[in-house]
Amino acid sequence: MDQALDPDRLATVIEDFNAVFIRLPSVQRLNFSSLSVLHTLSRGGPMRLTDLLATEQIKQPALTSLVSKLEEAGLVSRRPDPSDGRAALLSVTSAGEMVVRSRHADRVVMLARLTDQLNDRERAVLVEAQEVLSRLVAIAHAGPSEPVGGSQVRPHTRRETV
Amino acid sequence: MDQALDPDRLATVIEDFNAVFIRLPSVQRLNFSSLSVLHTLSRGGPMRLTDLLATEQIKQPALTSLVSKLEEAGLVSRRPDPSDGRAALLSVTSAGEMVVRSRHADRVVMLARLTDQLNDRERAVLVEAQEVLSRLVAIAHAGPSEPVGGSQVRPHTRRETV
DNA sequence: CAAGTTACATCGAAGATTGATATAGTCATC
DNA sequence: GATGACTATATCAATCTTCGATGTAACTTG
Repeated sequence: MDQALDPDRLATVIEDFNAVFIRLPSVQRLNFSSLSVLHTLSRGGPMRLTDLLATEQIKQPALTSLVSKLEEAGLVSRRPDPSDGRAALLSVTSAGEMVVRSRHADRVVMLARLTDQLNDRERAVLVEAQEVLSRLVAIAHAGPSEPVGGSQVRPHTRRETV
Repeated sequence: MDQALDPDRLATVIEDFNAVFIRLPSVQRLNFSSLSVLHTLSRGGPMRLTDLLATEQIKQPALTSLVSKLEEAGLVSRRPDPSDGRAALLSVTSAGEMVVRSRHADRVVMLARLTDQLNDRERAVLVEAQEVLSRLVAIAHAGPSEPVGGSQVRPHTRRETV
C-alpha cells in the first residue's frame, strides 16, 4: 500500500540534502548574493535590476552595488534597455557563465560520487524524481501567489536561506 | 526502457528547485550564516565551535562573533565542555528551535501548495524519492572523502552556495 | 505638460567577514 | 611535573556588505 506524501517529511529530507548540496566552498571570493545573482541571470537571461530584485533577497541599493562589482569583475555586463531609458539590461558575460558552470560542475561531481553508491532501483527513482521536480519548478513559476513567510516568528525581510 | 541517471541533469533540476525552495524571506533579521548555524546545531545536537566550522563556511573569527550574537539573542547557549577546558559546547535553545521550526513550517506550506498540484503518480514518485534522498544524505555523511570544489575557476574558500 | 510613478544611483551608518595574532587549555614525553 | 608543540577559541583592525533614506532622471497618464 502506497504511503501518502507528507510534505513535512519531504521538506526535512530536502533540507538535509541541501545541507550537503549547497555548502560548497566558494569561488573567486564571490559571496552568496553574488553567486545567486549570477545563477539567476544565467538561468533567466538578460533582465533588469528590478527583475533581479524579485528573486535576490537583498535590497535595491545592495543589489546595485553588487552588480557594479560584478561588472567591474567582468562577470556581468549592462546595456541600456532599448525600451526604457531608465533601465539597464543585465546579463552574465562568458566569464560569468564560467563561474556558474564551475559550481555546477562541482555539484555534478559530488552527485555522481553519491549516486554511484546507489543501486539500480534507487537510481531509477531519481530519474523519475527529476521530472517531478522540474514540474514543481514549473508550477512554482506559474503561480507564485502570496509568498510563504514567517510563520509564528516575526518575519523581517532580509537575506534568504537554510 | 529506463533512462540512465544523468547527474548533470539531476544537479540542474535540484539547483532550479532550490532557487524556489531556499529563497524564503528571512526571519528576525537573521542572515544566511546565522540560520545555517541554527539549522546545523538543531540537527546535529550540541557541538563545539570547531565542529560547526566544518559545515559553516565562514572563518573562525566570524563564527565566534556570530555565535556570541546568537547567544545574546537567546537562540544558542554555551556550556563548558566537561572533557576539554578550552572548548564550549553549543546548542540551540528552545527559542532557537522555534526559529528553525518556523522556517521549516514555511517550507512545508510551500511544498504542500506545490505538490497539491501534482497527480497521484507524481506524488508517489516523490514518496519514493524521499527515501533515496535520505540514503544520499547518509552516504554523504559516511564518506565525505575529499571535498569537491573549484573546478577550473580558481577556488577561494569563502561562504557557500547557489 | 504637470503630477505621479518607476528605475536605478548615491550616501552614511550599522553589520559581517577576514587575516593575523593572542590566550589559555591539553597532550606527549621526558 | 616541566617543556614544547598543538588545539580551541577570542580579539583586533581593515574591508566589504547591507540597509534606510533620499536623489535624479525617465516614463506615464490625465
